[in-house]
Amino acid sequence: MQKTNPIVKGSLTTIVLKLLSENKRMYGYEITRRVRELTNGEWQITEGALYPSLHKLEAEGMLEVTIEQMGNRARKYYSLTQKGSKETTKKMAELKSFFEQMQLILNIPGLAIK
Amino acid sequence: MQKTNPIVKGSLTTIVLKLLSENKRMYGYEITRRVRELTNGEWQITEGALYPSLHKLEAEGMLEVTIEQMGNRARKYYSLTQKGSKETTKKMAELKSFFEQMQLILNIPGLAIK
DNA sequence: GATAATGCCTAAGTTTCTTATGTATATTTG
DNA sequence: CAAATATACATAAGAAACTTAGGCATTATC
Repeated sequence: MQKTNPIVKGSLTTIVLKLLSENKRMYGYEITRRVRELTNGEWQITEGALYPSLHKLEAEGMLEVTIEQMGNRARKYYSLTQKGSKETTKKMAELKSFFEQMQLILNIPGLAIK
Repeated sequence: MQKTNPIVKGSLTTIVLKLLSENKRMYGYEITRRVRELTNGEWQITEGALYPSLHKLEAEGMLEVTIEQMGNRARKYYSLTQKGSKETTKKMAELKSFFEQMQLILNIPGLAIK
């Protein structure tokens, strides 16, 4: 991810899974655009991080791929498997827990977690 | 950090700086206990992560050290320099921004940032 | 007297990024 | 219509921040 924040490490997987849980299927380039759009241009996922991440999730059985030919250009659409769906739930819970623990330690003003 | 959450990577520095900004001076072992206490035992900073992190912050001029002899045992007390104090403010702002961007992407229920 | 707690440390290995490329096609713009 | 930008995939080298696994010494507790 650019606009680098060392804090960010490890959150890319969660982002990918969550976006796929909301969209049925997405291709890599689309994910990079979606993140840029959702963060109003503040974050830009690098392809050097994203593609290896997608390949790893696929190898782990979290994602399945269908290749689609758009004219002469190929797209690789990714979608969640059942295992990937469970993992998404788990990752989201972990992230919320991370936020909670961080808030206990740091007491960030303006942040509320219930 | 144990209870490993890959997300956590990069947040240790911020935690150390923030705790020191609230305590004037702390020693390494004390920091590990404080984090455990604040998170009700959920997080346990590993010494293999903490000590190198403290050394790095010292080398960067963020922290200064005074060694104190407690009987036969030595403690290394760390405290923020002026530079470290500025860095703390910066890191905390970055962390809040990270939370905000993550919330834009993930929309975690129960989380509010103003 | 043994075990756990206190207190410091380092080194090897892993994971997850960034940065820098590479390849190719499609679209927009001057 | 040529050049630049956008779309779309990919990999490889290196950096950063961890985990795991040790090591050493002192003090308190059972």
